[in-house]
Amino acid sequence: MKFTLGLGSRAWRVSWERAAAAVAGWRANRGALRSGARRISSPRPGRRGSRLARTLPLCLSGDGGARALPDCFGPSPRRSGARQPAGPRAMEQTYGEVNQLGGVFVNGRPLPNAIRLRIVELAQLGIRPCDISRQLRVSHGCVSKILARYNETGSILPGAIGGSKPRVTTPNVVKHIRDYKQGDPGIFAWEIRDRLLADGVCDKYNVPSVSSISRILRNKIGNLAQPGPYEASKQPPPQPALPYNHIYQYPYPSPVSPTGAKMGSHPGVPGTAGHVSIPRSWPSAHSVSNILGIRTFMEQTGALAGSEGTTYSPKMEDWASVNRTAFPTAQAVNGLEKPVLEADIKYPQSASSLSAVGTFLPACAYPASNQHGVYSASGGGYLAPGPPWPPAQGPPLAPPGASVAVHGGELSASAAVTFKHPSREAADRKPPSPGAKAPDALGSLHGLPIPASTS
DNA sequence: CGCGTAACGGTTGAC
DNA sequence: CTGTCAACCGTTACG
Repeated sequence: MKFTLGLGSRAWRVSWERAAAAVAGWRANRGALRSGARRISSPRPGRRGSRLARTLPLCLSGDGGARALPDCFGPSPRRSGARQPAGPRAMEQTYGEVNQLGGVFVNGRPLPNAIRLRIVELAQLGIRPCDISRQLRVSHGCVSKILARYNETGSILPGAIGGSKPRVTTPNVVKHIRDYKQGDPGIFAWEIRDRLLADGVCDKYNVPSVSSISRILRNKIGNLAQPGPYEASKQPPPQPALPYNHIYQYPYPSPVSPTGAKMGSHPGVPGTAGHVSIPRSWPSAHSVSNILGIRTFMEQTGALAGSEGTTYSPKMEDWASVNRTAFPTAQAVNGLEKPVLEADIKYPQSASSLSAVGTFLPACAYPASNQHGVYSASGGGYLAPGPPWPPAQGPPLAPPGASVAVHGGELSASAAVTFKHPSREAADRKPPSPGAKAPDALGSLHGLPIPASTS
C-alpha cells in the first residue's frame, strides 16, 4: 500500500524496477513510523505529468530511461558484493535517476561532495537557495537540507549511512563493570553506570544503560554478587556526567587523527560535543574535528592511502564516476586512487574516464575551469544547460565569518572541510583548528569565480 | 515564488 | 551467508 503510493508518486522515476522489487515489507514499518497524515490516501496527485515531461527529456525515453543518460550514469552491473535486487533485470540496474530539474542523482546516496560543497559556496556567495537548486539541478529540498546542516554543523558532509550503533558494552566496559562488581559486589547497576561515566570509561553517549549493565552482570559476569534489594541505601546518584569534553575530545589541536571520521574503536565519540545537531553519537563524518583531522592530515601527508581505511573514504563514493565523464583527464591525485576505485565498486558506472573529485577540486583553489567541469558532466551534470549562470560579479560574499575552506584533495576521499559561523562554533562546538581551517578560506571563495555559463 | 519539512523509496553497514 | 534493523540519503510535494 505504502509502496504503491510511493511508487505512484514517483512513477516516472528511472529505475522503477528497483521500486518494483518492493520486497521490503519491513520497511513499511519504518514508513509507518514516519508517516504522518499527509499522504495517507493519495500519492500527491497531479504533478508528475507535464512537469516531468518538460524536465526530464533525457532519461525517460526508451527502456529504463537511465540508460539514456549520459554515460556517467550508464548501465553497469553492480559489483559483486553489492546487494542486488532480485530479478532477471537486476544486472540492468542503473544508478542514475533524474530529478525534476534534470539533475542526476542516485537514490539513497548522498550527493557528491563536490556538489555539496558547491551548494554551500554558492549560498555563501549570496545566491539564493532556489537559484542554487536550479543551477545545480539539485532539489531545493536537498539544498535546503544541506545548507541547514552546514549552518548547523559547519560540515557539508553527509551523515554516516548504514551500520549499527556501536555496541556500548565493549570488552573494556565489561571489564570495568566486572571490576566494579568485584570491588563492590553490592553495587547497583546505576552506580556502575555512574562510575563508568566518572571514570571516563564511557561518556554520556556511549554509557550502557542500566538494563544493559544489569544484563552484563547477569550474563557475562554472572554471580559475582547479586545486588540485593536491601541495598537501596547506597549512594545517591551521582554527579552530573562529566563534561563530555572530557571524553569527547577533539583530536586536535593535537595532530589530527586521520581516523577521525570513522573511529570505530575510539573510546570517545569525536566531535560529538560540537555536534548538537547530529543525533548519532558514534563517529560521525560530520565531525568538524574529524573533517579537520582528515583534511589536515591529508594536507600534511599528501596521501590518503594510509588513512582511507579509517576515514570517511569508505563512504566517499561521491559517485566519483558520476562526474568522471567531465574530467577525461583521468588524473588520479596522489593517494586518491583507491577511494576512487572504491567508488567504482559502489557505483560501477562508466569508468571511461576516472577522475577523483580531488582532481577537479585542486587543493587550495577552486579554479573556475575545473569547477566548470564539475557540474557540467555531459548531460547528466548538474548544470542547467540553458539558463546562464548568475553574473560573475554576483552578490556580495557571505558575512565575514562565513567561509568555506576548499581543498579539493580530500573531497573525494574523506572530507570536505567547511566552516561557518565561528562564533557559533565557539559556543557549542570546538573552535576550528587554526591549522586545519583554511586561513584564507574566503580567499578560496574569492578565487572561485562563478562559471560564467552553465553550459 | 521561495523555503522548510514530512513522506517516501532507496542504500548502507553493523549485528 | 543472509536477513534485520536503524541510520542516512535526495526527491517530491505540501503548506
